[in-house]
Amino acid sequence: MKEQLVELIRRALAALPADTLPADVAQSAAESVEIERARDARHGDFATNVALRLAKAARRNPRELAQAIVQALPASELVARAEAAGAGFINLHLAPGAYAEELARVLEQGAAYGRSTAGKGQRVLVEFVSANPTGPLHVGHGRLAAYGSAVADLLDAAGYAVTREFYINDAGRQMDILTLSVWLRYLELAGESLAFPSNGYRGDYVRPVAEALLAADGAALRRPAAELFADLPPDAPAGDKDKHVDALIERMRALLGPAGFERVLEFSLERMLAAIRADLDEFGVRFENWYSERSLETSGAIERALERLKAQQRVYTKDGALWFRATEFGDDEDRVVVRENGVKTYFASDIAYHLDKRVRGYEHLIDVLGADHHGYVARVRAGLMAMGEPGECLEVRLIQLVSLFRGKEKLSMGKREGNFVTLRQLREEVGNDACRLFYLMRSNDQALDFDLELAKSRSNDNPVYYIQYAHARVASVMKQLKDRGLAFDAAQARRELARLTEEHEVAVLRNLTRYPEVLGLAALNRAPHALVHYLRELANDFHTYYNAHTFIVEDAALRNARLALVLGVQQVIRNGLGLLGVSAPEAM
RNA sequence: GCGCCUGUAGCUCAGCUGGAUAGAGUACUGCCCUCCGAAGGCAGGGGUCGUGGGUUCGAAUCCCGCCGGGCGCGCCA
Repeated sequence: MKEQLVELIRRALAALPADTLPADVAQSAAESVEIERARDARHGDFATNVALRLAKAARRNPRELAQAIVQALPASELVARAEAAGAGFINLHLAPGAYAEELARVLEQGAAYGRSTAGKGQRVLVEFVSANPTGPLHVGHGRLAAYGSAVADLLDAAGYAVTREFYINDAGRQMDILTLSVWLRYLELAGESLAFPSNGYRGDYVRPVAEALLAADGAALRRPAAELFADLPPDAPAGDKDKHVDALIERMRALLGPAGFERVLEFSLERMLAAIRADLDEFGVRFENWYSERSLETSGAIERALERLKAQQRVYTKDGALWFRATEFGDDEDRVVVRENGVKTYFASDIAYHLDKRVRGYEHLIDVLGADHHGYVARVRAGLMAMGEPGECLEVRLIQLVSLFRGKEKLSMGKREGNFVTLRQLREEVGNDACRLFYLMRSNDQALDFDLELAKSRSNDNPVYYIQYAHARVASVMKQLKDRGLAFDAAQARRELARLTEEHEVAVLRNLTRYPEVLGLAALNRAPHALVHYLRELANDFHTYYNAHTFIVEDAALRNARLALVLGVQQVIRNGLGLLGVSAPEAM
């Protein structure tokens, strides 16, 4: 509907004589025509400020220019009246049937209503969650999952070819520490007694993995604890916990050999990933790709990325390490890619990974990251640019922190201590729907206070139920209709939509037909919360209408028209909730 | 010190990338079920948009300074 109006304005601009609007001005203006919903009903249905924006370039009084554009506006079934107003706005009043036509489209298109082809099939890779496979997902990951998933779905609805990817950080020291932790618990279960390192993973989730390992391999991996701990640098508090744990890892490799170490690592990784996958799956979050960091090394991708940097003269050696000239591309300082000890940094695999995304043919890359990762955005972009990729192809969306509250009480969470609240616990307590909607209610760059009490409450404080209730209420009306021995006559409804003239009906229609616009904006701005707010408003309009009028009336023509309207509301709520990963129940 | 986010009604937050008289929820007060689910609806009060400048026809929105809050600044991952 909005697009059709924009087109009308464009044609009016093109039709203006050159002495009113110079051709070159008209040309550039046509591309940037913007139309918005009028906020005040007295200003009609839609308004545009083109005249105000063009006045200077055209050297004309904005009011007169607006007047001229109104004169040049081609006739349309959509617009009943156009007028210049205020400082130079053009207000458009829609024809009575315009909204009804749009409602008919809602019912015809059903689940497809609101989708567009604006993205033109551009290939977009959305990477999100990408949690370390060293422990279960916690509530912070939940927000990344809900947001990334919703953004991906929004982009899909907006006509982009979206791929969802989870980057598995299965290389590096943290993975080694997990491997060690599992093995130590395994040794304990096998009968060894030992002092668990303070820097190891102490969470309860490690033990079941160790039990499974013992069940699978028996005592084959058992080594005497005395040998393991002989002559090691002391643990904290007396010594250095990092040195201690690194020495333990070294010793583990020595005692088990490369193959034995690899066995424990693979086993642990597989278990941890399975748990993460199950968590996300039950949360309704799916990925097309699971991309392994380790595969970057084995495939030679890291080496290729480094070669590319070398070929471009973007690296140098200092203090025995290899440095990337990140400052030449806007970063604050140069970054190490190969350490003095010859080991490549995490950053090296990261730029290799991002280069690989481009090599795989993705035109646009979206990274959804926790806000604490913001410091690394500049360097990854610098890396891409140094390798000859456009810096704009990388878009990073930072997600601010989540704090859990039980009423007024803030729940403290520390990761290493293992007392953090997991995503699974949260879902089990408040349910998937409330979880998803609460995660998405706030803008991503707003810190989120997640109130468990509110999320659980089945009251009008809770927006989840408010929206779902509107959907269920329509289902209830249809059931009532059937119980009375009546049926919805779609054909008659289609002919009688003009009967929807009550103030409340017009209000519902007005908001209902905004849906495609809201979707487009939410996708463009990567802002699922805009959709949440919209759905709440639509539900509000519906509830108001419901209280003011009876739908199942004697007059069959009016009845069917009204039912068409509420079915349209139900459809849009279902479509919208679907994109957010929230269910739309028939009854609740 | 530097970087990112943030400051709007008592509280929690929107504000359509610069538009017309700044909006919701919640809390508070008072109403509405012989009627399709009251998990609902209606009405009311409540604001120097942190602050000081600037840009222009027009600023909560853009730019600069200051004040307050959150997060981050390793040859960790």
